[in-house]
Amino acid sequence: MINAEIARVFDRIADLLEIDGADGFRVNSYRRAARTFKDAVEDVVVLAAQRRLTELPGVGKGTADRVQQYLSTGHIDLLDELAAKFPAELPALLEIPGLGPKKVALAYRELHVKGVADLKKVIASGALEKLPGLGAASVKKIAEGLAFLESSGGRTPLGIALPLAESYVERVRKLPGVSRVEIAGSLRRGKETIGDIDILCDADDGAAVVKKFASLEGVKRVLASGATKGSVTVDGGDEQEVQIDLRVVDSDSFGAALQYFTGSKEHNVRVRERAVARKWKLNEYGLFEGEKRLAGRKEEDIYKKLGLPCPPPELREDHGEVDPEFQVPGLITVKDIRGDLHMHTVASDGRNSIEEMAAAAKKLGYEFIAICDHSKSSTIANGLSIERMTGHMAAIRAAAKKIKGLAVLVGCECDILPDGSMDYPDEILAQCDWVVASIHSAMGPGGSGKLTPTERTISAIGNRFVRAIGHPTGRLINRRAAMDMDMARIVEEAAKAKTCLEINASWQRLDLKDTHVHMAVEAGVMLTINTDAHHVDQLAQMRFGVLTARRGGATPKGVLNCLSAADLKKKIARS
DNA sequence: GCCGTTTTCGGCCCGACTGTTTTCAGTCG
Repeated sequence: MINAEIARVFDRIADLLEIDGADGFRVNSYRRAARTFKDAVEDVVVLAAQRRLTELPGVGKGTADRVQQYLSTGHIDLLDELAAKFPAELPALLEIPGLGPKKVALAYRELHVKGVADLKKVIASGALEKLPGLGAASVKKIAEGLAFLESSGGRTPLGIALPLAESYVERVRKLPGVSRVEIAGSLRRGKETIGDIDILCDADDGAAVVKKFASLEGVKRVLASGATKGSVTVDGGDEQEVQIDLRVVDSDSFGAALQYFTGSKEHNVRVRERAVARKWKLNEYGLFEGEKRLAGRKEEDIYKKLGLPCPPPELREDHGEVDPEFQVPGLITVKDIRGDLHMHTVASDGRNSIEEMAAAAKKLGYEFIAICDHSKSSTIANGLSIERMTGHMAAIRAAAKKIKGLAVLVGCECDILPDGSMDYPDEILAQCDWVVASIHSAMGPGGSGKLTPTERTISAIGNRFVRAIGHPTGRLINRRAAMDMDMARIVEEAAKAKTCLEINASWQRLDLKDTHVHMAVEAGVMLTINTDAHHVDQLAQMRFGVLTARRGGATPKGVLNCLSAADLKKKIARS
């Protein structure tokens, strides 16, 4: 899909307009359009052909025209004009904390700073701090922001951020005067990566709490420390720094603050618009009519007063949830999960035995698991030859007999080969209770006679023994891009064949991702959420997959792992 | 540039913190 590319183009226009000093609202409208394109389920090319672009939120005639121009010529006049005005590397400077469009424009105009390398030079030479409006302290902040950006490697994965946040939540909870602490921000919304960790707490003496927070063990640098807000960076492991913002409010404002700091920004703008339409004011302290506080203690009260359903945090993305008619779905929770259908053992590249994985699963209260080791072509993962697989299947069945209170299914994670065929012959697959089919090699675009990843996946969906497609796009968060795939077609084929699509719960994958989950949910495709655990400890990653499922609107009914062991066996039995 | 329950023009969410300011601009979320 070209959607992501178009989103990047509009974001670039927004960056350049901002540096150019354009009206902020105009800049925002480009950003909003970019986000809409990025999140759009339908292909922008198709929408454009049908002249339906303006049906998208935040897309008017002007934006639609520019998209049409981009699709037919590969250029947008406005972008060409802006690009002629500023160096290509300039927008990258906006990523640096402490450096915004005004200062970037100033540094370019006065010192000809064209990119990061130039910026470092003028910091070192002292030229930057001589500019009007800047000074030694500002430049120090920018230099630190640059160092932070280079060390943090961008956004922090959910699987790193959530445990880190939880450890600081526990420590903030113990500070004197603090009674309530919550995670807010994109982390509360369960996003796959986060920019920083937002923590909200309740206390009367904000300054004292912030001061204590800023001196907690593990804090590397203090970016801000005021009466209601503290901002620090902490050690996030792997020599990465992660930023944590703490906000302190009193209990009368706690719900309003939680709503406000959970976001998303776009969701909040929608909610506030409703407040403004009633001549009310909504901020982090409450919902107000003049001086009178209408709501504030509880998040639900804010929504109720505005005549809105209170959506779960994971759905607060301005995707139609700010609507009196919105039906809040009964989203899946970790408690609904009754088993894990994708895990490895020492037979291939796992670290634990069948029995150890089973014992760990029982501790989690599961009713079933499926042992899915790698197939023969995954040599790097010690994939099992047909002979070894035959023995392994017997071993799983033998272990299953001995293990009480947990159904242990004989499974495999079978490679989908470059020609679209399965790595094991049907007679092997037929002996499995559960087959996950995954692409692990030749992840390029295909072409010149080779099958594309989309074609290979559809071919696997067509195999009568394949029950699920594992980590369908192959992406690794912050490390490897998703394969170029036509997810709409795959979802359609999976729906037809009644094949499950996996939400791989490993925080390095989260694949399907949220928007793809949404597509699958809409199409009625059955999902399966699995950890792909290679170690007993990794079974606990289930919660990341559940968060992703929730973001996509998945309910227990649409997730195979929510069935009882007996119902699951019936469901996957071959007729 | 978008948009419509004070509508086709004139708004567009709103506050905290910091630094360089002598009353406020820039950045951030």
